Order: sequence, then structure tokens, then C-alpha cells
Amino acid sequence: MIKLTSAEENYLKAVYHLSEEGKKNVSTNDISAEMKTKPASVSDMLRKLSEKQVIDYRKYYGVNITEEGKKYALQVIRKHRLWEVFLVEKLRFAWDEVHEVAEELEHIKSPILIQRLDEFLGHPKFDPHGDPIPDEFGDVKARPRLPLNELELNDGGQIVAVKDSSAAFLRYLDKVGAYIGARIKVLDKVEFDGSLEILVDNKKTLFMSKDVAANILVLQQ
Amino acid sequence: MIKLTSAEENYLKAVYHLSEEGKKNVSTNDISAEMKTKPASVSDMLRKLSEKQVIDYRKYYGVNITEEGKKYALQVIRKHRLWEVFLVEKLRFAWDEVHEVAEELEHIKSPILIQRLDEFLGHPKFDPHGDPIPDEFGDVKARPRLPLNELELNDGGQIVAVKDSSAAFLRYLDKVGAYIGARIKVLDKVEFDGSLEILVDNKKTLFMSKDVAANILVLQQ
DNA sequence: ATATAAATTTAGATATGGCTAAATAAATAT
DNA sequence: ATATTTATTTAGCCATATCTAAATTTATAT
Ligand SMILES: [Mn+2]
Ligand SMILES: [Mn+2]
Ligand SMILES: [Mn+2]
Ligand SMILES: [Mn+2]
Repeated sequence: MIKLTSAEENYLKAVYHLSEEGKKNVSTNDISAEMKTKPASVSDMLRKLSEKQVIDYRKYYGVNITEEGKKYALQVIRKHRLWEVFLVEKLRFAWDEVHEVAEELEHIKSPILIQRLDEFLGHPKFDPHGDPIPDEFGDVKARPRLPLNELELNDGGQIVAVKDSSAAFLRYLDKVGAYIGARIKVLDKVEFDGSLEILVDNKKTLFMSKDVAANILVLQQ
Repeated sequence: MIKLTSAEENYLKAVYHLSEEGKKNVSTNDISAEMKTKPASVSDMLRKLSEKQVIDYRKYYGVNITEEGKKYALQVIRKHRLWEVFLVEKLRFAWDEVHEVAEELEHIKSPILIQRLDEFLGHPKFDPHGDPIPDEFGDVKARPRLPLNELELNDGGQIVAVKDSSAAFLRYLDKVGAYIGARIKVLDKVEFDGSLEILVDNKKTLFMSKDVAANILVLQQ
């Protein structure tokens, strides 16, 4: 069992997330952008992660996460999302306030702590942003979901997650009344700029840009 | 508002605790023992804490915590003890399992987190080891308490805290059935070695060494 | 095919926090 | 009063994690 520092865990998580977005060889620059550090720092870290065999690294050609690496990444993600649930469900945090704190809490090293927290929360399956919580073995129950902007005219569905978890985006959703669980229907798609008119809960309509819609994930129904 | 690193917070807490034990000028070696680091590392850290004005430091003559330093130390202690309560009350940790995890959790930086945690726990006044939890202003409600070995023959009282919070000591107390809240009475004091015979909850008697008794704090009644 | 641009890595610096060994100051004993 | 012991500090080293600037490799355009 290798040990990872908090910084290593953060980088590994970034590599995992970027890998999930389809990319085969995750690039130094992509990681640098994700981590808000300089490419030079990334190169250094990749060497370390490679030595610990949680990533496959070929200089100049990007990295791929290993099976072993995935396990570690998924445990950190599990902790992150369980803590987010705790903050929202038990401490009445808003969903736009949890990310940064969870970013710290996810590094607390205590197997019993996370097991008990999971129990205490009633084994939640999704975090406040609709993202699935891996189980203790790293298994993830993925729901089929697609960006709202990819729905066709008159398609209906339910908001199940957000892609962007930034406070700015989440507060915007709060303001316009979009939330996880909301039933939606596409009333109009503007050809010119891809913006949409959406019916929410059969009650009110909502106009949103394509950019906003692309960050709202729906289960088509 | 200065910022302290986790390491600085740990050292400052150590200085605070040693100061509370009466000592005027806390020595480098005492801190070194408390922190389980080498005296050379302590000297280095004292310079840093002194620059941040949370301690008064005169080389070779030991340190004293400043008023400003006390405030910071008490906030870390507050967080430590609140997390301990959380672990025991909500996550069913045993009182001998919480210290190390709280040692990490106490460094999470989020004012709202600790305020909400306090609320969630119902504003507890004492931690699982009977130690008082400072309020948000750093005020501590101290209970009068003295080591059990200082009680006289036939004196009675109630266990209100433990001095040593090590797992070994706490598990020993569990084993013999001593706990916080227990009513006790001194049935015998052995002159030879200072060991005691104690009546617990008017039910069973208990023999303990002077060393053990010195780490049990009672409210005399 | 070569020149240029972009991406990436390396080199060298800084900051934190730890260590050992050597130097120095203070305390103690003769 | 001086020598010895103990406590403390300083110097120099290592590891982690970041940075900037320079070097190098790969990709792109002409
Ligand atoms: Mn993190
Ligand atoms: Mn989330
Ligand atoms: Mn700590
Ligand atoms: Mn405690």
C-alpha cells in the first residue's frame, strides 16, 4: 500500500477526471489548467506519480491513469462527495459552499472515519451536485445523463447533476430556480446561438444560454 | 489577521498547553518532548511564531504565549474538541479513538464550518475527555477539578475529566469501569506507594496506582 | 523540408518543516 | 572560580511543492 500526499491525491484526482472526459493521453497543460499550477510543477508531479505507479507517463506524450491509480482516485472522490453530503444534509451548507471545504476534508486519513460517515449519512448514492459516490470498493453507479443543450425540441427529462460546481454557476441556478430533481422540457432551441427555452416543473419557463445548458446534466425521459 | 500553517498551529497549541500547566517560561526541550520533534526543529519554529507575534521569545530563556497567540490557540483547541464530540456523539467513535483524527480535522480552515458544527452538536461545553470547549470568543468555562490522588481518605466526588488522553490510558479506564460522570469515594490510600481503593457509583471498588489516579480529574463534592 | 510555434521538461530558486552534528550559552558541581 | 554538564541555537542537509527562465522536444505551417 503506497502512501500519497495531499498534493499527490489532488493531482491524481485531476488526472482521473480528465481521463473520464474521454481524453486518452492527458496533457501536462490540461492538468496545469485544472490544478491552477504551472506546467513545470505538473511535470515534476507526474514524475512522482509515475514512480508510485498510479499513472503511466511517457515524457512529452501525456499520461494515463493506471488501474491502481484509479482505485486511489476513487477513494479520494468518495471522501470528497461524502463530506459534501454531510455539509449540505447535516450542516445546512448551500450546494455552492461545499466544494472548497470538501477539498480539504477529503485528505483526512482514517478508514474508520469515512466508513462511519457513510453509515451516518445513510449510504448516500449521489452528492449535492448529482455526482455518484463510489462505494468502498470504488464501484460507481453511473446514471445515464447528457448535457441539456443536447436535448431536441420538445424532449423532456429531469435535471440529475451539474457539470460545473463553481459557486458562481450554482448560485445562478439557485437564482433562476433550476435544481437537481427538477423536471424539464425543451420549449425552444434558438438556432442562432444555441440558447434554449426550458419549461421547469410544468410551471415556469426559463431562458438559458447554450453555455449554461451544457453544464446542466439531464436524465432523458 | 495573520495566517498560521498547520505545523505552526500545532506548536502554538503545545506552547499554550505547557503554559497552562503553570510554567512561566516554556522551554525548548519541553516543547520538543510534547511535539515529538527535535529541539533544533523547535528553535526554528519558535523564531517563526515569534515573528508572527503569537509568542514572546527570548533566546535561551524560553517562550511565553502572547494574548494574540492565546486567541489562535484557543480557536484550534475549540475545533479539536468540537470534532472530538462529533466523532463520539455522531459517528460512534470510542473516546480513545478520536484524538488523532481530531488532530487533523482541527486544521480545516472554515469559520462557517465550525460555527455550524457547534450548532449541529448543540453547543457542547465539554469534549469526550471532560475538557472544556472554548466558545467562539475563546472564553473557557473552567470547572474546578483536581487529580484523584489528591483526595483525602473518605473524600467523595465525580470524575469530570482525564489528564492523559492516550488510547492506552482510556482503554484501561474502560476496562476497569471508570468513566466521566462516575461518582467516586476514596475508601483507602496506601501510604507505601500512594495507590488507592475507590468506590465507584456506590457499587464496585477499584484499586489503582497513584499514577493512574493522577490522570483522573475529579470534582470534589 | 525546414522554419516557426507550441508544449513540455529541466535547471535553479524559494518556502516549509523536518533532521544531525557542531557551536555556544547557561546551569551545576567541585 | 573554574570545569563540566545540560540546554539551546546555528549550520548545513533532505524532502515536498511551488515558481520563473531556459532548454528541448513535438507539432504546425509555409
Ligand atoms: Mn483536495
Ligand atoms: Mn460535488
Ligand atoms: Mn493538529
Ligand atoms: Mn480531548
